[in-house]
Amino acid sequence: MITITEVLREKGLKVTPQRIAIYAMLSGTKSHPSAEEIYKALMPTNPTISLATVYKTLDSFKTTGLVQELSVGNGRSNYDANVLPHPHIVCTNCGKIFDFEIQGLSSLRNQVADQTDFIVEGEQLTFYGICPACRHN
Amino acid sequence: MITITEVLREKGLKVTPQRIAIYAMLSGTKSHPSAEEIYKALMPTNPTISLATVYKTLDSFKTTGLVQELSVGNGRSNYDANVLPHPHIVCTNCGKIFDFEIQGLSSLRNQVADQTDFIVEGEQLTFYGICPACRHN
DNA sequence: GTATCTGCAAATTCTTTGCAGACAG
DNA sequence: CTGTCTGCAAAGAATTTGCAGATAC
Repeated sequence: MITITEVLREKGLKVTPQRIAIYAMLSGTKSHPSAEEIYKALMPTNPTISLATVYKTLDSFKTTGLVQELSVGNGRSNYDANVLPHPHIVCTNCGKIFDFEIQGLSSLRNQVADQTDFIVEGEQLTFYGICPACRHN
Repeated sequence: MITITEVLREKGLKVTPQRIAIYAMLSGTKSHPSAEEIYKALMPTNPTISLATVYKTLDSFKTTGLVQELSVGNGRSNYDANVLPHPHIVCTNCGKIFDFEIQGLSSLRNQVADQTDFIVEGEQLTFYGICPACRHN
């Protein structure tokens, strides 16, 4: 079993209680929290943590590939510890963000490279709609 | 030939010089400008226009479906007068945003609806990479 | 004439920065 | 011990808001 300490050390990051808490929180949720939400979630257990540290930590995690940052159009960034390429779907009613899987993502990338003559490095595929829970209310 | 005045009137918006200027600018460019860029572009010809008006106008255009707002992760919103669904590709070097076309977008939507049980209303498909111009420099 | 729109300034929200002290390795 | 990290407060950037006067219709 690989520990968070090992993950951080592997990336050349110093292992601090704040970083462990942030990475543990993010990898234990599917809710794609914002920096503020991470901060508030950690307050009870880490009363001295600061929002600036959350931002700085998320920035090092991004740079080292430990998390990905999402821009789904809600005026803030959301974070995902699942760094494998995968699309998201956002409920336009409740704002929740969900992961899902699609087929043929790599052939889509090839199609894009052909069409645009870009060297394609990544993508953010975001769908919008009404989630099952909101639909049934 | 359909005029901007007609387009605005059709949406129930009052026809003002500011709105005409903003819509004309947006529909005449492929550059996906931000609010600030629109504002600066219009300054020479509309010296009294204000940034707040640009924001408010873009908001009514969004609401009425005259423009779409993009969130490509650069910390601001970019606007596109092409409201037909189409993907974008962003150069991670120069920041420029380009339109392109892909096949099978509607079957992709169906696949998403099946997978997620959402009512799918729209999507933002954003790819990232190095554009031909930056690659050759 | 009336509701809507504009422009200004102030406020708000999200994020970044500078710096001094703390801590990991 | 040294470089990195944290937490604070202040700064910065993007966007929104309130309001009085102007304008479309």
